[in-house]
Amino acid sequence: MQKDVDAHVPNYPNLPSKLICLLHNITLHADLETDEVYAQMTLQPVTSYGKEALQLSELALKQARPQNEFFCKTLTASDTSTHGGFSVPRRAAEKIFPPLDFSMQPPAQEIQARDLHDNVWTFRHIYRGQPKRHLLTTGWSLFVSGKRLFAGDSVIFVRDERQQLLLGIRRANRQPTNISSSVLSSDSMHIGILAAAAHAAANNSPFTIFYNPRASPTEFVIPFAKYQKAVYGNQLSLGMRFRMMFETEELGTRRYMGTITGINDLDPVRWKNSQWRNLQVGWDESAAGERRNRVSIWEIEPVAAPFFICPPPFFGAKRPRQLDDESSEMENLLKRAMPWLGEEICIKDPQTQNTIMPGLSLVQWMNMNMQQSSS
Amino acid sequence: MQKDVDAHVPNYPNLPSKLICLLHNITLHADLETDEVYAQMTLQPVTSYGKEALQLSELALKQARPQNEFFCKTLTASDTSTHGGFSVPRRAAEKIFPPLDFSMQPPAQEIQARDLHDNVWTFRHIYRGQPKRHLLTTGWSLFVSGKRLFAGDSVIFVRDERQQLLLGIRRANRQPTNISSSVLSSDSMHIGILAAAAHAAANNSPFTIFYNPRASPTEFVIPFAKYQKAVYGNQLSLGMRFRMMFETEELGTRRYMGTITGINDLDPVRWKNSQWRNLQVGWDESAAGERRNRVSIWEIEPVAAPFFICPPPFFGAKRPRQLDDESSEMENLLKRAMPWLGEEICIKDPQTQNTIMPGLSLVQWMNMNMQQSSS
DNA sequence: ATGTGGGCAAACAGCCGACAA
DNA sequence: TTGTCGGCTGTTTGCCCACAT
Repeated sequence: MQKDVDAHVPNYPNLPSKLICLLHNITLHADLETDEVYAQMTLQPVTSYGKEALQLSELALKQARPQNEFFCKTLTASDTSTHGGFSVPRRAAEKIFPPLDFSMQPPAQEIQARDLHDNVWTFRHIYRGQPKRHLLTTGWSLFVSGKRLFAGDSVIFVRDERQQLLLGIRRANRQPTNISSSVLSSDSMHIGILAAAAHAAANNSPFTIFYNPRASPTEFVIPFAKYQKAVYGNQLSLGMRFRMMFETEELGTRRYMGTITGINDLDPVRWKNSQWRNLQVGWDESAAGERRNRVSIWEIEPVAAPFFICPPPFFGAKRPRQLDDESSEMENLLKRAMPWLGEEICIKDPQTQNTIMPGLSLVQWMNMNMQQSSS
Repeated sequence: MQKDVDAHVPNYPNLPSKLICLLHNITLHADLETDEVYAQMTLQPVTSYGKEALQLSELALKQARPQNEFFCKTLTASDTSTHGGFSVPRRAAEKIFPPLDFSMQPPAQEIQARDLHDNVWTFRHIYRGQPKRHLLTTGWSLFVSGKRLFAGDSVIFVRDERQQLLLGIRRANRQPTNISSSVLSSDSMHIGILAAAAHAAANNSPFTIFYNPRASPTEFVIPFAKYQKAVYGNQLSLGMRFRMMFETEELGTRRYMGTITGINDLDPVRWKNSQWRNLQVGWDESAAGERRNRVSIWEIEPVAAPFFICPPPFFGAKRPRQLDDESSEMENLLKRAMPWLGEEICIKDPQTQNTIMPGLSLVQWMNMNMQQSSS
């Protein structure tokens, strides 16, 4: 949490700056009012784990599925006005929408797309005008007012592997809506999360947290393999060059280059020797305050080839076992590695019944899963 | 909190079931989206206090100001439809609105009223039709859609002491909107409030809580004098008859009669010997589940004349000193009683700059203050 | 006394191509 | 290629009263 050090917030001296946890359960939610997405995770701190745990986490990291095709458009004043419909970029319409029957005059069809709540929205898709262009007309204004969209917000159309259309929104970064809470002070909240984690760590009992990537983009749950790789794979030094990924406006990614300018504790009083954002960095291209000036080791890719100062403890085999086969084998592996998980080992999204694996980048996984929520 | 006993929630054995606190600060809020009202309080546990503290708390209890005139109407289908305006009950219009000039044909005027966010709403008030009636026409539908009102919700018009019109809404009890939180689990929240209180109690440091009377009507902050009076003034016994106040639909109050049927702990495991709802009661008139079957001693008025089993410890003088004069004298008294408060002793509402005193019934105080938020 | 509905005029929603960036 | 606009038409909004409860 971004929180000024406050004398009134208790310390938890027995709470380390990081906890190794099992991911027991993850549930994806979308706020019914705003479509804001967030994840609910049940974590259980563990004190011991087998090397299979690491391998499985790494395995899951590599499970990136082929991205579905999609397009994302930022809405114009015309798109959101009541005067007309939605102007579909030509390439987008041709890539995502079903092909039109051009023998019709004008070519037109009905399009249906499903949102995160499984609501189906129906639009008239027509190709007309001079010059010709793709438009969504009837049904569009209902969508705009229903989702309370304004110019600057974005819509995302996705075509999944079954040719189903999925529909999402991404609101512009307006002033923080500040609805944070009418029942809980941020102090209590801060204390509560720490107290819950401390209690769970002391008892190896599960606790539940929420992750909202739009409200606070910081990932505070790191895949185990990703963390290990960063810690044991990267030799850090002042002046080292690195790259780091950022998400672009249109849901793509872009790498920016930077230099490590300092290695020191973010909060030497409360979280001494924490690896959380202990790297001070400068960026090659940056307007003031555009990018964070502190990052964590697992967020960056060193540009110089990494070398090992000591053998990484969990890579007993030179080449970690590669598994490209079916999930049943992964299930068996998981069960051997963490038998206390029982049958809860397969994490099911209650909406989609998709089986997923712990260890993915959470944002990556959420994106994937959101896009498949109609399956 | 209404919370099932959960093995994963830590106990706070050093946290007593009640804390004597100083009220450092109280801020009233209204949710910008929903107009839901709530209070934010900073409390500081104290271990000792002078008798002046009790006297001041009692004094504040007696500070009930004369209620401003108001009316409250539950909206009909016609009131909320786009087909027309708002039909003002005759008596309400004559009591609250400025008098019309009946020489006009038809009599009409512009009315302005201010909501909790200091937004001003303008309506055309006209007296017409056959038979004649008071109507709000132009401007009304903007208000209905702006506040997202539906048939069954209520509007409240208040005329304050400066003849200014204030305007509030009170939504019907629909299904709980369940927007509770997208960033915090209820477990963490529960733990957090307890942890914050426990830490504050151990260190005599302040902590902050929120009180939302619509979401959870239970008052969990009790004026000190009210509590003392109840504990030392009422001799309880099984079968004792009592009265208790409830708020009616139209913002009035009504007393219901009941009988004490049991005296025992609500939660003997976690909060042993707590006085919180330790009275089991039955009601003279009650549909099933209409009224709570557990109440606390400070909520009821015994019907039999109270008698003292021992002299109440803080009423050294037979007749507590009565102060009807200016707040400067109260300030001095407070400063002598609780010098550690420093200059924070005068609680100011940042909106109204009204000086208020600790010890009032919170709901009472909120009602008073909300009605003055335009001053 | 006041909730609902028909009549009516004005405002708005929403589909179209023209035009320009 | 696509954002915005004027033209046009069908629907909705919103003020009035009548009528019923």
